[in-house]
Amino acid sequence: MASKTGTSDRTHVQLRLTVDLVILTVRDGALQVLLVERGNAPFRGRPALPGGFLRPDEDIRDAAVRELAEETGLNGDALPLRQLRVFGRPDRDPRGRIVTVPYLAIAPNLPPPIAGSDATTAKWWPVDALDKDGTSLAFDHDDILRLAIDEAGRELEDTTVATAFCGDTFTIGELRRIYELIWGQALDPRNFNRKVTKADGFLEPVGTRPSREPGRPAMLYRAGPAKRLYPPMLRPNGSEEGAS
Amino acid sequence: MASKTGTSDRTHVQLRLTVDLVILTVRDGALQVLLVERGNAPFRGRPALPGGFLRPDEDIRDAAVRELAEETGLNGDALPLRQLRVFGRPDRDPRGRIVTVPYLAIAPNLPPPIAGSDATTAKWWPVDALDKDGTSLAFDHDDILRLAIDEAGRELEDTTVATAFCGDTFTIGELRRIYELIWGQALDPRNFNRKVTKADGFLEPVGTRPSREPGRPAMLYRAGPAKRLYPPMLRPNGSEEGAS
DNA sequence: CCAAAAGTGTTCCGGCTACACCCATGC
DNA sequence: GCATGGGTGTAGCCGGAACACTTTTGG
Repeated sequence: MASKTGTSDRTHVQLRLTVDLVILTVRDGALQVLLVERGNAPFRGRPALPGGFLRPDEDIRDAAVRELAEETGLNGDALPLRQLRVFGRPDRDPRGRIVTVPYLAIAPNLPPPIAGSDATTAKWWPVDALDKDGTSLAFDHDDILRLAIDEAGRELEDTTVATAFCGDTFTIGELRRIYELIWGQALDPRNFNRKVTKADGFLEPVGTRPSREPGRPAMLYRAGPAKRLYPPMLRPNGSEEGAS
Repeated sequence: MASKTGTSDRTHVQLRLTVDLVILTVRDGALQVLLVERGNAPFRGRPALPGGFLRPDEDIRDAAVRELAEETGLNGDALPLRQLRVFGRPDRDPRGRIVTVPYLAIAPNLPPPIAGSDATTAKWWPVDALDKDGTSLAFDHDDILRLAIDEAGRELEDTTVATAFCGDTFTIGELRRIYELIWGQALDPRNFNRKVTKADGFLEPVGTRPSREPGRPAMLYRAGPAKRLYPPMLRPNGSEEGAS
């Protein structure tokens, strides 16, 4: 690293670093993302990803965990939290050179308002509603969100994170709807069922759910110990995704 | 992003950002990485990944391309260049808070000394020699290197980057040796042959190589237009890698 | 009885594995 | 001839795709 440029050389920039969180969940049959309303310029009043500046002597991941707790009350250590590629275009923030490290967090269906945080304006937004009415986020957060959803889809393929979208116990149908929502395509319920029940350590049966809807009552499961999924789940299509 | 912390709040850090390059190649039947010898403290005299500080108003990826050109004369725009996750432990650099963005570059077998750069001490190091004699790199570059090799292995599975390790034309045996080196395991030459020749857009035949070694002369190929590989190459083992 | 969701059985097919076998060369 | 690497053929297996069929509920 820069063996040739001494520390006396000051052509390099001092800059600030933020972490931003893409917290995804599934509520009311829709993929939703947690956004806050900006209270200050720039982009005042516009929705933005929750996040904040890195503190001195704070590890970057710790900053993400801290912000997650502040905004949602969730314990980031217990949640799948994944670093995405940084965004650092020189003009991405009018306040100066600010590079951001985005983290993807996948959360179960949480109580709506997420109280107890200083970001009282935090709200869940359905992702496809953003697209449809053309709401655009502050900074380059639209790009970050798109990347995050893309990565989430890829992560569903060979990890068991999908269970993190669900509560403690869930049915296979609920799990399938997670996949269908994020991948943006329908799956065969019967083959899906076989596949996930046979995947070692993915699901553990815990009884039967008395049905409230027409149809045969479903078995209940909880997440098993496995983290990686092999063989991976395959999308009907070969690859690529829309994630409308 | 930090709607609650006004810009007047100064609990957040000013820091500096570097890019580091993990430039991998295959030479003399071994996986090698390009390292420079540090001329200044800290870690003076220790091998390190080439890289340097981000300049004002410079995009991060542009910085990586610039450093790549400075160190190797390679045009980074034409090379597969991929951002890895950032490394930013508060104590990773004794000079202060410095966060680094590592990039993975995969290069064909280059002329050894790589002249014309200011990093005249740049040299190729066989990766497993580093492990064996316990040579450790400056900063946390050992960790970055390990991550990069891991990512390279995963990238071989579903992209055509492996051809970037080869020259303009190459035989299937040469290509196979790339996979074997990075994955650290032997592949069946016959099945490998079929698989890659059938993969659409992966290889284009360009004639026959007169053999210098015993054995039937091999067909020559050049890289085809395809970038992604579907279905992916599968490792004999399910997953995981040693990459000794 | 009908619609709807859950779950099982079965058939088909394509890709991967393993290995037998042929080809072309240097020595 | 023989060792060595290149390449083709082929049989078996496994997993996914498709879909018929049974089960169990609410209306």
